[in-house]
Formats: sequence, C-alpha cells, structure tokens
Amino acid sequence: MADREGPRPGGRSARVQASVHRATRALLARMDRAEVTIPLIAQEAGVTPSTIYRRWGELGELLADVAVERLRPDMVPVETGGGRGDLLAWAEQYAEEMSSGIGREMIRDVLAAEGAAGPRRCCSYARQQIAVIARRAAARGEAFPDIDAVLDRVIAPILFRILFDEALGPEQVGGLVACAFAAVERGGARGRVSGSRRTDAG
Amino acid sequence: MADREGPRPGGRSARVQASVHRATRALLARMDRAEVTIPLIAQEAGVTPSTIYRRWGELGELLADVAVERLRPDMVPVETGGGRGDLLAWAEQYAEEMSSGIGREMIRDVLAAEGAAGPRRCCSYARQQIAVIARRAAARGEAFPDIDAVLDRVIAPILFRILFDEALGPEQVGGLVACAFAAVERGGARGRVSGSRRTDAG
DNA sequence: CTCCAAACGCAAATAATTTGCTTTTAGCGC
DNA sequence: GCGCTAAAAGCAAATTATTTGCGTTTGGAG
Repeated sequence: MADREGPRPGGRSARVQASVHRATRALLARMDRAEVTIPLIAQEAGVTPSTIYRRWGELGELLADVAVERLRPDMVPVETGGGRGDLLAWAEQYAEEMSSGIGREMIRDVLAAEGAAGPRRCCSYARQQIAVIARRAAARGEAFPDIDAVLDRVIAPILFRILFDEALGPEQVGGLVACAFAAVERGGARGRVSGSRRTDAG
Repeated sequence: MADREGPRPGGRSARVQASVHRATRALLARMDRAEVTIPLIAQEAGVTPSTIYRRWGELGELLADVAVERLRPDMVPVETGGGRGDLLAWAEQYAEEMSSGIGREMIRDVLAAEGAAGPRRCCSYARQQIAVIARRAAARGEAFPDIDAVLDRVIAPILFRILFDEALGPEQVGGLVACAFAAVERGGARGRVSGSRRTDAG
C-alpha cells in the first residue's frame, strides 16, 4: 500500500504532484477533455508548464496517471450474504460506473498511455476486489469461480462492450455472473476451462 | 460494402486521403509512434499540414482512421470441416494478430479516438467474421453459439487480456472456445444466458 | 460550358513543446 | 543545527506544432 512514487509525502515534489492532479481533475470536471491542455493545467495548478512536461512528458500520460488514481477502488465490496450475490452486486456497480461518460473517459485515458503499467494496475484493482469476495465465499465454504474466470467471463465482457459496442445493462451483467458460476456449479472444479495461469494479484 | 466516405474514388479528395494513409503507414513502419507528427506525415504525403488538420483534426483521429482500415478482415475464415474448429482456428489467429506489437497499437489507436465509430466498426468486423462461421455451421445443421455469446466469451477475454493484462496463448484461447460451446451443447438453446440483445451485424 | 461548393495550398498568427540555465529544496553526513 | 549535493522547479528563449484567413483548384450539377 505505498502512497505514491514521490520521495516523501509533504515534500515539494509531492506537493506539486498533488496540485497538478487536483488541477487536472478540476479542469476535467469544468470543461471538455479536448480543451484541456498542459499550459492550462499548469496555470490552474500554479506551476510552470515545463515542470509538467518534464515530469509527465505529455498530456496523455498525465491524464492516465490521474485516471488510474481515480479508478482505484475506495470501498470494500458490499456483503449480501453469499458469494454470488456479492459478485452480482459488485459487478453491477462496476458496470454502471465504467459505463458512465466519465468512466469511459478514464478507461480510455488509461489505455491510451504509453506503458502497460496503468492498465495492469486497473486489472489488479479488479482482481483485488474479486479476491475479497472470493475469500469471504471460501470462509463460508461456498463454491466460487477462479478469479481469472471472473475476469474472463464477467469483467472482460463488461469492458469490451463499453469500449467497442454498447454498455451492458444490469440484467445482462446478471447473465455474465450466472455464466461464471455455471462451470463451478457443474463440475466440482474451479471455473476455468483451460490450462494454468499465474495467480498473483498484482 | 461502401468503398470510403469520400465523394468519388479517383477524385482529388480521395487521392489525398489515400496518399495520407499511405504516408502514415509508411512512417509508422519506419519509426516509433511517438515521433510521428502531422507535419511529418504531410511532408511524406506531399500535402500541406493544414489539409490534414482540417480533415482529421488531430493526429489521434488520423491514426485511428488508418488503424480501423488495417483492422478490416481481408480473408474469409478458414474452413476446418466443423463450426467449432472454424471458430478455434479463427480465434487463435485473431488473438495472435491482436497480441502483436502492431496489433496492440492499432487497437489502442482506435480506442483513443474521439467518437465511438471506430471501435464499433472493429466490433462489427468481428461479428461479420463470426457470422460467416455460424452460417456455415447452420448450413451443416450443427449447433453453434449465438454471435453475442462468442463476443462475450471469446473475443472479449482475448482483447481484455491484451489491453489490461497479458495476452493469452493458443491453449487459453482454446479454453475460451470450449466455454462458448459448453452452453450450446448443454442446453439445446443458444449460448446466451441472459436477456435479449439486438442482432444487427453492422 | 458554366457555376458552385467543397477541398486544397499558402503563409501569417497563435499556441504548445523543448531546452539551457539558474534557483530552490529535500535528504544526508558532519 | 550547518553546509553539501543532487533532484526537481522556475524562467525565458528557441523550436515546433496548430489554427486561421484568403486565394486557387477541382469535381459534380445544372
């Protein structure tokens, strides 16, 4: 649970980063994304543009940085009494948040950035949330699909439809959750059909 | 099957568009994406930058335009004798192409552009290819999953892993195809678990 | 053939990005 | 606590990209 990559929280560097992030969020809320520029953000943050250029390189990297931070889950998944209900509730909320205009923009910002670090962090956020639900289910002795099966069968379709087609509604998310559970309830095994996969959670 | 959105093929407008596209592809092949700029493309295409700015607005739009065109399938899915084999072969090739460096870049370019038209076109390309396979299977009297089920269970995980995590190998793609067929072979019904969805292909 | 509107070229004006150099500041050994 | 050092920030000039107004070309319609 490292705070940020800066040297020390409280130092000037951290202060600048926080200020730039805050300014970016403020501008993003106030105006269209296409009109947000680095000089604008710099002015809003009370910082010179070259500072931002040197630190982030280009606008896309900064937007991705801000988006990843906003995408970090801030709550524990709600408890409904059963693993399936937990997953359904979480997935429905996830789909709704990601389908919103701002959610879609954040995902695209994360994907547009140069490296693969941002997308992976988002993936690991989802993994962590699902892991919490899975752990609770296991503690109750319930069957629960493998985390990667949930990623493939629930998260992947949700994001795919948002990015490439049209966002799914709650009912269709329910179908995905049912599909994820179908395999577990059929065989005694985990939900995954094919070969092994690493099980790290980020 | 419209050719392009231009007025007429052969007109000046179409010639310019073709030249710009060609120049973009050439530069993309020759140098890093981060170094490709509109003035550079204009020079390579023998066109003034303002033409590109007025037509595409920004680099991202042009890159997306070029990427969508490159993503358009240029072959009919190979026939293996059965729908399942057809789907497996097609999905494996699709996963491999999309996992490559250039494939990943094209997907990201398409997603980064402003409107939703690019991503939708890519989605409909996949739909069309799957529809071809499904039609062949139907002609043979075989059971075959609903196209949307294939999108959710095969395409979505493939793209999700490429974009957010780590690309799947052929073996794992096989697992996805098996999953898509599991529901069809279980019930007599289509592969989809939940409510209705539009069935347009394009 | 002539006209019209859309698309292009050109060049000036504006805005963004890069860069060299100076100044500030956090972390560290004394 | 006190200076030292290196990383990060500020500043301003230089470069590069983007926008824009206006004249010219061109494809299509009457």
